Amino acid sequence: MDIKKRSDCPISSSLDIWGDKWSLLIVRDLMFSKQCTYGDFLKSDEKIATNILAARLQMLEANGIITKQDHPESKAKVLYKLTPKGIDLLPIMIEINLWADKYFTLPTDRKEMLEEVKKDKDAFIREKITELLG
Amino acid sequence: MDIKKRSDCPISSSLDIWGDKWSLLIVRDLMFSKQCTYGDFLKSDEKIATNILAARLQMLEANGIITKQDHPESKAKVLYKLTPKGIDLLPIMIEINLWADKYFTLPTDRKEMLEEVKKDKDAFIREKITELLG
DNA sequence: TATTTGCACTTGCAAAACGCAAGCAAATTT
DNA sequence: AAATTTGCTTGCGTTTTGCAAGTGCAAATA
Repeated sequence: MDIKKRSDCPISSSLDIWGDKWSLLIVRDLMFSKQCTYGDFLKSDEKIATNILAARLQMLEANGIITKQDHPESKAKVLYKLTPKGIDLLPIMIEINLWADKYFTLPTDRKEMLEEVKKDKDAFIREKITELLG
Repeated sequence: MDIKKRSDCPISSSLDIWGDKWSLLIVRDLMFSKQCTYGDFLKSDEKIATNILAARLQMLEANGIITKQDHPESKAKVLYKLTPKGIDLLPIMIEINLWADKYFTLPTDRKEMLEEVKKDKDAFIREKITELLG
């Protein structure tokens, strides 16, 4: 579970943490939903395996990207949220969306969000960060 | 070698192509050097294995991120370059650098580059894209 | 109170990906 | 002609992934 840094390069160090096929999808879910239970992640379209999900959640928590919280209504549930460090991944997420918008066909709801982003990227980021922190 | 799209989500589709520990490091090398030979990639600090490098280069070429070219001075060498689609990954790359700058200690040369980015991000991107295209 | 359901994981195992070392053919250098 | 460089490929052991099933605890239901 401990990360081995391959080099001092910031790109490399970042990928050491979340450079796999699943981590950023977990972050994505938390940016759209603000908070998710274990089961919520499993409902996503990509159908992550339960053992991989558990491993990734542990990894992301160990690296300060997400935190666990007690669910206010049930002791059986756990709430996962982004930390400020995780929330700071938003600009990366947005740029990925913009890149994909140029080279793939996006679902309509995502296209609508991107229209807002294109109008005023900085404002969109500021607002979203406030929303996620609050 | 063919990619299976896990969902219609743009983040997911992007990660299907370059969402692994190595692909963006290859793109990074090409953004810093504009063009690289197979051997150049092997020289990078992260020490990618030769079979993995070959597989990734093939994958990135199949997905239109990079192209092969004859080396002007030697038939034994091959030049790899970014396509426009690959060059468009620059904003993502920059945001990763900025995120890492906040949470890691960067090497000094990278810090200098980021100073320029922080002064005027859009200008930096425009200039870099022109440089890579030309 | 007993039982079933829901939720958050864990475990077992086969399949795929990775990583190291060695090998190989064509081009270049000596 | 021989040795070296370059861009890969191949074998093979190790690690990671993915699927299915199982476990333990909380909560709802009977």
